[in-house]
Amino acid sequence: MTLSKKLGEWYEKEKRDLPWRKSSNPYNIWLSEIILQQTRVAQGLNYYLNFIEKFPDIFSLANADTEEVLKLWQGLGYYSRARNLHETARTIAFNMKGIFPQNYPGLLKLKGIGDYTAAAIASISFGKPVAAIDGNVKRVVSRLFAIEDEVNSTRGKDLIKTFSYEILDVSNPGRHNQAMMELGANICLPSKPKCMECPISQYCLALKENKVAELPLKYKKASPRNRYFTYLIIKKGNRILLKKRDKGDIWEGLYEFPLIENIQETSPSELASKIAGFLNVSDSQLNITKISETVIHKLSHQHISCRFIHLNFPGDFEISAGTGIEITTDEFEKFPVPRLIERYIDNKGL
DNA sequence: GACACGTGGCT
DNA sequence: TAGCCAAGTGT
Repeated sequence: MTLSKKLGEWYEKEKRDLPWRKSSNPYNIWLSEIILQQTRVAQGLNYYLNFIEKFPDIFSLANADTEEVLKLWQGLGYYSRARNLHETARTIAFNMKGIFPQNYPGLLKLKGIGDYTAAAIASISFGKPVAAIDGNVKRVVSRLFAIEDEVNSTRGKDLIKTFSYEILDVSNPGRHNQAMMELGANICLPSKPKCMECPISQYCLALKENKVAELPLKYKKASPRNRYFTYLIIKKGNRILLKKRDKGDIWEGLYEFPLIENIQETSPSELASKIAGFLNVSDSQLNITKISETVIHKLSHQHISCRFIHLNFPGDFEISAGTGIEITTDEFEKFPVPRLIERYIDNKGL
């Protein structure tokens, strides 16, 4: 029996019952693939269900507001996925009559669909013989063939791709690709892989050479940089200020409170005069009601130390252009916000 | 081709 | 705990 046959039979028997596996409809597959990019099934599952419920097809998604899409995406991270999801929904709905491109190169042209996702949709929805190579597959293949090049090096990636196509089951590429990923997710784990339960262990060179624990090799990422945020929760009765984040930094398109960013940790007393300057009022006009403890928020590439400062609107202060928009506290929950802000408000209230 | 881009769970 | 990892893509 061949590797792909063993793998396929194992998959049929052991695969998890996941909602996007109930259909090969490209809309469902596409949506699930975008949600699951760099995201665990456990984390993305509810988002998928919420999206399918609110936007059951490409047209309902295309006709939504981007902000509505971002709100539903809130908390999932990598928000460009949501913006690109919406843009691509509109492209398909309005320029392609709601019909997905049915092959790899066609899919690859769409925003938010790269090598992996194009291959996943082409194989799962349309049966095209293309290898979908994600983090799981890289690990599985690097061990299967005992690849000594770093999997994030050019040569390593080349080898992974070559070997992936070598073992691709062209008679059922969709099943094969999902089986490879399922194996990586449940058996061929990063640490302490369950080689005893692996359906293709007999083909595994790393196991044979006792190298499973060392593979895959990988270059390390740079360590995150530190940032220091101070959010101003400026209240005027039941009204507060909110500001939309710009392009070119984290959380593009999400909302936040007016922000003062410092180069380094700054004490509350130093902050007071910065705030006064920011608001263009004198220190004595400031009516600070509360200063939060420092909240640490870790991103993959940034560590943010953040403080929230609550203050009442200085009496004669007028909002200058660019400071933000004024909303009522009731409206707050309708705006997409970063997890850092969502969590703080959930805990402390507005 | 290297780096930016979130969040949460696991070791 | 600090770092790694997760169904990657865009620039």
